[in-house]
Amino acid sequence: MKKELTDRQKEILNATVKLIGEGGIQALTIKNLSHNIGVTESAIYRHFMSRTEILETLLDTIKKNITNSYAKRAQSDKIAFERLKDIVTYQFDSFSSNPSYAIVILSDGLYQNEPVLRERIFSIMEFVKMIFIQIIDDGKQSGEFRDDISSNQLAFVIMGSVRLMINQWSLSGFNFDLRIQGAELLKTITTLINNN
Amino acid sequence: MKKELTDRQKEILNATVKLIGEGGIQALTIKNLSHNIGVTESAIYRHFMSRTEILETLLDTIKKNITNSYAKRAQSDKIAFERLKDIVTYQFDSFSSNPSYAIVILSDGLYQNEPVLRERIFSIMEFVKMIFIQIIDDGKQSGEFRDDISSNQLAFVIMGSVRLMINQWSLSGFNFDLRIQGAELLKTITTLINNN
Amino acid sequence: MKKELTDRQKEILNATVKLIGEGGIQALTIKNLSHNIGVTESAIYRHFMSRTEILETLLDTIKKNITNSYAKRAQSDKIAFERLKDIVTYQFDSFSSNPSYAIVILSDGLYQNEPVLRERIFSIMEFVKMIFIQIIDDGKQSGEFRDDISSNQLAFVIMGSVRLMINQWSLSGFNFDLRIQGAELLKTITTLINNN
Amino acid sequence: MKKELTDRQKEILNATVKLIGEGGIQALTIKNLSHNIGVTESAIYRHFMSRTEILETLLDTIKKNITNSYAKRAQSDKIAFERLKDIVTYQFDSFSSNPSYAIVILSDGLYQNEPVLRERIFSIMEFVKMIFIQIIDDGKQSGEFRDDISSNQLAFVIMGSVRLMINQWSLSGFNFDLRIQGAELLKTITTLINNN
DNA sequence: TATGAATGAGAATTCATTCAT
DNA sequence: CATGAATGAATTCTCATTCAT
Repeated sequence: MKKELTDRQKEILNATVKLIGEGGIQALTIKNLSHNIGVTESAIYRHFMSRTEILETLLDTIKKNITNSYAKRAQSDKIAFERLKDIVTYQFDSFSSNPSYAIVILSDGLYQNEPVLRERIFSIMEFVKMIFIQIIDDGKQSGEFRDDISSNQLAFVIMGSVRLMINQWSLSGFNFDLRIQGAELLKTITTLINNN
Repeated sequence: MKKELTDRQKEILNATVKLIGEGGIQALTIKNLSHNIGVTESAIYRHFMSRTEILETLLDTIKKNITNSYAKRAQSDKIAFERLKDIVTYQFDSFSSNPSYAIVILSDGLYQNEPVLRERIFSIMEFVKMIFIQIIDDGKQSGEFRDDISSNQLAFVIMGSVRLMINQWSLSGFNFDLRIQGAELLKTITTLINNN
Repeated sequence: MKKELTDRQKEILNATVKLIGEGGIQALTIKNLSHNIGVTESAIYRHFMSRTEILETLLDTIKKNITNSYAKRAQSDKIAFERLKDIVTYQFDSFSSNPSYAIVILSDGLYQNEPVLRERIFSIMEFVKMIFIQIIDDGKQSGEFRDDISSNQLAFVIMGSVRLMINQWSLSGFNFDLRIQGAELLKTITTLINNN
Repeated sequence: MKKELTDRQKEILNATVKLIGEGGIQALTIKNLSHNIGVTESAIYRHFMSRTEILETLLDTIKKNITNSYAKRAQSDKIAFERLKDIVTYQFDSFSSNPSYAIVILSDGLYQNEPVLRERIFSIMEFVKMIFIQIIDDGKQSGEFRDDISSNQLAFVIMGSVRLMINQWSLSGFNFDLRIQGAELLKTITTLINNN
């Protein structure tokens, strides 16, 4: 389904990431994109069928990254508590290095008229949720995590607060250290979820 | 500072809310607006100086609503626990009746180029946070809430999960009952924050 | 033909002059005008039939001023040489105190589509030319001025250089002293036109 | 710095000149321009970034023309008197064949809000002045021109009267022969400037 | 006299996209 | 693969003017 990306496609995707990082999704115009790469606008259409397809592919890339990285951390043989910490920490690290990814993921409101994109975002969030639920389930069984709240709900609270943190970081123009604030939030989360 | 709105302005604001509810902020064009009201585009400019001013005024209206409603609930003489419940419940009720408000508030990413609007959103969020912190502080003193996490962090977790709930509801096209899901989330939140 | 102006009309004309002085003829919009006076836009139309009529009336006012002032100075019983000096000096003095008049007079290019205005400007220039010619004729007869160039041509040269001076002053944003530069130009003119 | 113009750009510039010639600068709208060429409005923007850039380029073209033509005539090895005659004659000839150039140059008042354009006009006028001053200086040294008035002032008088002539021609709707009237003015100028 | 509301005609741009070469 | 040219649909906003009250 997901074809291999050509070099040019990767180049376009990189420029996409750069542009979004600098000026939000609104800065992602075919014109900006082509100028950034040094080709004409029509050249872009040799490599992607439409602007939407570019975002689609970008979201697929992000999804693949997330899928791999999260799954790896989720499946390590550390205790659930450590795995949770690893993943949340990774989330902050990862967005910290790729602010554009944060923007793309957070801009869901913008995809209102583009079901293809909305579905992508949705699927990413579903995946992340599933990962969290798994870990939480494990942690409950091992007695690490509290048992009085459904894993689904706990996952929801975690994702919501992580997301808000990233959101505020993005709104602030990325001008605080996401990893530091994120670490603090992580402490809060683990305290909340701990069994006693 | 905030002048009384004329009837026409209210009408425009209503149409704004309607349009955003139907098609997102991107659907809020002067043309759509004027057609919706049944006047010409230029007529709009007799009542608002610019499209941005319309959104600005809408955000001001929302802020006034929120300020009043939240403050009232925060200052009641119920115990902190009840006040927290009241406010969160009110949040879900309120967005449930005004889906557009959710969209407007959640679309912060869209205001990247419009500092006036971003500032509005920011100020609303600051206010809400302050309200939560107050209540949590009270609840800590009365022994209702746990004391091992800073009020700031707790407020953050609450806001994050509430926000995510609203976000998902919006993304779903408003096709689940926000009040029901919200009530469940509220239960989770209170369980998490309870002392013991 | 020229009716007496009402107080309101004078007020509008004053605002017109002010606006043009500040931002050129393009700043003369009915909106600016009405805001400046403190009435609504439609109120303007109680006093003038159209924007063009305002400019028309302004030009008439200017013309009346010029007619009176120049005629008075032209008909004094000083020698031609002195009368010429008086008038040119008066021109610079007068525009110096009313920069807007300079703008209105110099903006002839803008009236391309408004014959009524063009005609006004034309008639003012004709009048001024006539005055100059008269004085020059007198000066020739009295032997003050050179006789080898037609009065018409001399008038033309004088008017052209005076006009260019005013033009440069206007373009500079009125930031040099028109009277000083004008005095110097006047010296040049009199030297050129003198007999011997 | 000045790039070569493409054919389309030249075509647009020609249409610009034509439109201005017919209806003044106000007739220069993107719509008129595109209709005149037979393309859509947006097509214009592939060749020029903005309406201002079109005028800017036109002024640059005019400047280049003037620079070359005047410089060539100024540097010939004729006597100063002849060179002066050549240049003034050329001015009238040149505007006579390109009435729009006259309009563009004379419309300085219109560029109040566009510093880029004003600067262009200014620089052209400075150049012309410099040329005149050089010739006049030469003519003074050779004893051809009068020595009792500064070259700067003489240049000013010449430019002012030439400019007024062109202005009146433009205002008249180009309905007299600029070359004939210009020739007469030139005679006046030379008589005025001659040594004795 | 004045207001408030509205109009209609434009104006300059922007953007994703198409197509012949 | 890439370019250059063009399109058409939008978009925000401006301006002089009209008209009922």
